[in-house]
Amino acid sequence: MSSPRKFHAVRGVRDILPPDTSLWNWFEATARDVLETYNFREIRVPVLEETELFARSVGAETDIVSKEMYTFTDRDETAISLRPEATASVVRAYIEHGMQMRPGLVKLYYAGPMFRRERPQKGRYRQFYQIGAEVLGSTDHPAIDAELIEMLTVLLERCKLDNWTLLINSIGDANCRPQYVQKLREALAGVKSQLCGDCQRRSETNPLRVLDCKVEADQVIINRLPQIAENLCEPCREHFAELRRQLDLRSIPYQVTPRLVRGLDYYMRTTFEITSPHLGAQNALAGGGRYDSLPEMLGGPAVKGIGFALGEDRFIEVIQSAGKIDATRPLDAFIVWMGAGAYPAAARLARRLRQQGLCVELPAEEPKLRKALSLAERLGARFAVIIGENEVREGAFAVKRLADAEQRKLAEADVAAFVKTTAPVAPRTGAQASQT
RNA sequence: GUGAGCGUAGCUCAGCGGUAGAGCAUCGGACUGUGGCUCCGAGGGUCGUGGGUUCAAAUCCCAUCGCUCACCCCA
Repeated sequence: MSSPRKFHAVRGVRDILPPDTSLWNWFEATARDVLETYNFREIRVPVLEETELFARSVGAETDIVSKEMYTFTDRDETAISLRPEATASVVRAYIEHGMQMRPGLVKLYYAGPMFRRERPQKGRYRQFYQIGAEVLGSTDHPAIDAELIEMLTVLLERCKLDNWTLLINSIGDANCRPQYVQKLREALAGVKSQLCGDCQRRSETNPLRVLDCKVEADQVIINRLPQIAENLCEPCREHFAELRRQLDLRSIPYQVTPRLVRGLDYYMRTTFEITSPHLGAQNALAGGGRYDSLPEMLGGPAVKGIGFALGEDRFIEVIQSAGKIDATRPLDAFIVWMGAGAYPAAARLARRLRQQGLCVELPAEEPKLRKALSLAERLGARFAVIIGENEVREGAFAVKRLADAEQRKLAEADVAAFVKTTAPVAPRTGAQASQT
């Protein structure tokens, strides 16, 4: 008789367990806090969309849409996909709900899982988590771009991360980019045979990608190719120059990176990325850019847009390796009761402490004192409260601080205050700690 | 989709032809109202799976699956 087979999480998706979930929750709370101070508000969009939405926005020819989406045919024959990113959904919702009628800029953020069927590796999962922000409205002023980037740097600061790099670029607009790409194609045609195999293929499929080639031998040739910066039309050139001024006035350091080419078709003009050296090959913590023609492409009004997405999995990875955030929630009190007569008092105390916001563990079965203290210690409890027949009779409980074994007798009504004040209720969140 | 490395207890790993091991962790005991230390004991494995070679395979060979990292691409 063979035992039933065990299941495991499907490839590329994973469980996130305590205590890691504490850090995830801390990070999400911190990100929300930062974004909301910049007057962004949350939008919740579905995980499912018509496949066509992604094809039209991200681009049918991109890797994401052409080979990485989880797609199925619904019972009414519509092609449905698990979202590989959320900008398309946000813009769809913006249009669907007539949000251009709202006053001023529409500033939205979202958080949740995305799905791409890629080969998993460090920092890359098939179900991964993004937090993203989008600004939609009638203006495309570079101050918006710069403020969005500033907001990201503030979040990095709150996470106590300083080892990161901001890369920026402009990839032109519908006016100058096609001309540049054409020029690049022509230049590539002449030198194609000297390039690596990947680049020979890219020369045809996605010429901009050649610029991002890492093969050493190709660099000399790549450096002689026409540069996007020198081929921007005047409005794009001015927009990019203003973006740099806007970053300068905010004292945000950046590297202009001509090779920064985003993989999604809807990007134009500003593109940016924040990278970290801790991440291995998948080193982008966040990336984004401007998408001024996307709303129209999706049948909406002629409004401009810009946004970014950050990879939560990667942020968590980097925050952990930096080791400067402690988001764990300690066990404040472990209640040890002895004798059936002590249990009602123990249960009453537990409830009372919890009402005060303290984290309390109350054993269901009568423990041996020695074992109970040992368990309290291994659970990381700050205090043990000992309630036996004696204590019930005296109306005073023994409260023991486990760190230094100091013990005192306190009336039931005084226990909560003592536990709370003796050492502040732990590093609730790094967010609050960093503000003090 | 391509390549490389690795699959032995919950975790970290040893064993590399001769009856499956250690440390850590878990549970119990020494220890009957006071934890951390120490000592003793227990549970937990079809050695990823399938086939082959051999008197004998965790060990050698083949296949397959999985994991990891990298390419590609991206958060």
